[in-house]
Amino acid sequence: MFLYNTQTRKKEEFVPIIKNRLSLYACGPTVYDYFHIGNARAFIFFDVVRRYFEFKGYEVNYVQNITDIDDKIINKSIEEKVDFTTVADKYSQAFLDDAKALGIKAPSVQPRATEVMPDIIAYIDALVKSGHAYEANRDVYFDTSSLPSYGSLSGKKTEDQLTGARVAENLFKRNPTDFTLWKNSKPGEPVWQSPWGEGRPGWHTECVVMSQKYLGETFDIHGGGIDLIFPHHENELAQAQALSGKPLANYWLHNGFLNIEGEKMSKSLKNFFTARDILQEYDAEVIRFFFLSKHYRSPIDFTRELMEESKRALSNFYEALKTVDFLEIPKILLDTSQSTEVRDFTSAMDDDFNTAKAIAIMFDLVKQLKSPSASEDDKHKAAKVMFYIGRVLGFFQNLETKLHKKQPDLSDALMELIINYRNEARNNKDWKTSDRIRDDLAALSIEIKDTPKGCIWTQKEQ
RNA sequence: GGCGACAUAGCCAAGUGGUAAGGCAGAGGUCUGCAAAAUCUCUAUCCCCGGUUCAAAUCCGGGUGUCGCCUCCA
Repeated sequence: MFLYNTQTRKKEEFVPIIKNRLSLYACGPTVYDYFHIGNARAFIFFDVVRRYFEFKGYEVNYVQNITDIDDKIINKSIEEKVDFTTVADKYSQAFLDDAKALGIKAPSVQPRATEVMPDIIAYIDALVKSGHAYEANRDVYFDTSSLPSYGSLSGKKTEDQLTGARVAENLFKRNPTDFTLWKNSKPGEPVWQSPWGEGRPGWHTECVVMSQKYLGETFDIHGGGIDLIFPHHENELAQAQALSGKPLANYWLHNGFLNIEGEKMSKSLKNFFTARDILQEYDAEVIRFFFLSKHYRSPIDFTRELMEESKRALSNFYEALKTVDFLEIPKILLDTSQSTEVRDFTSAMDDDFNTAKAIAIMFDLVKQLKSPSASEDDKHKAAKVMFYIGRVLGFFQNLETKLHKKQPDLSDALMELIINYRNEARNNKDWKTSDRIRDDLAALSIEIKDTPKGCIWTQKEQ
């Protein structure tokens, strides 16, 4: 299995720290608002990563943080004149709800920054004591010049930052790339006691602390969106490297960005969509199909047209499954490991999660299922394989409800239809037909009565 | 100014040295009282120029174009 490692900018063979076990950390949300469709890409991708490793027989320990203390949360709480925990709680819950609605399997552990505050403070303290961090003006900064390898993940050299970069002026920093570990508090802000006075943590430390707490000093995979490479992941790595002298993760995976109609998504361009919005319009699996039809590292363009296409394409999966007794599919006993499609699927996914190719394999199976010349036995095999690999990508999660979708209650409309035909027959004095309709309905325990106001019908108890 | 990604048919998208997967849309055929559905078939030499090679979409060099990161961001 080969993964593209951001650290080395190469595909590398994946070797887990412990055989058949995967320690995976992917950055979760900062809960200051509903998460957007771009976040959804990352969450869905790492959900697939997790599912695929499980498919490969790994025991997966998947940790995803919830950052519930941050400037943006505080700003929102000031805006809305509520406590910051009100904001954090509201959007944490929204995150959990929306992730579930997207068909994302819950991570093994989902810690919150505020739950590990003593660990965060201890971590910063250790950095100060080791000489990698310094206190200035009641803030604590990480000293990037103390770590020669700083910049290795993003490939940025410190000098480059000085030229043309919009680095905020900060008189207390020793180097422009130094970042805040601990912020002294302004009046009215949430505070925690620390060796440096009352304050709150900076952005990056919570992730190092939470990942190492649950996964160990060095774990297998760390991931997130491509924009997190710098500064977030670089700064996480720096802290870990400074304290342990070891890499934080062996492989760094980053998914590409999402654009809207060719433009960057932003609130000012009014092309900002939350996952919640999109879920109103499209089924979770349509969204998933849309994302997985392109390689995770490529940028993806979100358009209505492509969503409609994805919808049509995905419906072919279900149409194909309808050619067999689909509810029996999960019960079919079959050694899928011998199937060519499963082999092809595995080699596609082993190659840095080539989900686009994996989907093409799904369509091969669609073709087999729809082939008039296929035997029932072949079809059942194809359906089983399709279900099996589809589940790894996160499809077919509610086969029963998807395929047995409840129709809107048509009885009223249908009865009106029938009664109209019967009235037509009665107008033509075609009593034979009209009586037959009445008798047939009676056989279904539906009683017809012709009244001066028209025909009424009732359903009799059986 | 620094760093990086990408450029394959109408659209989306695999393919990273051996002669262009797949999906959507479209066209034609079959089926059909009509419509729909279903089904079959068809549609590209890979941004441009030069080089390496028996062989390049795939490697190298040079262009052009698009996008992103460097500030909160998935």
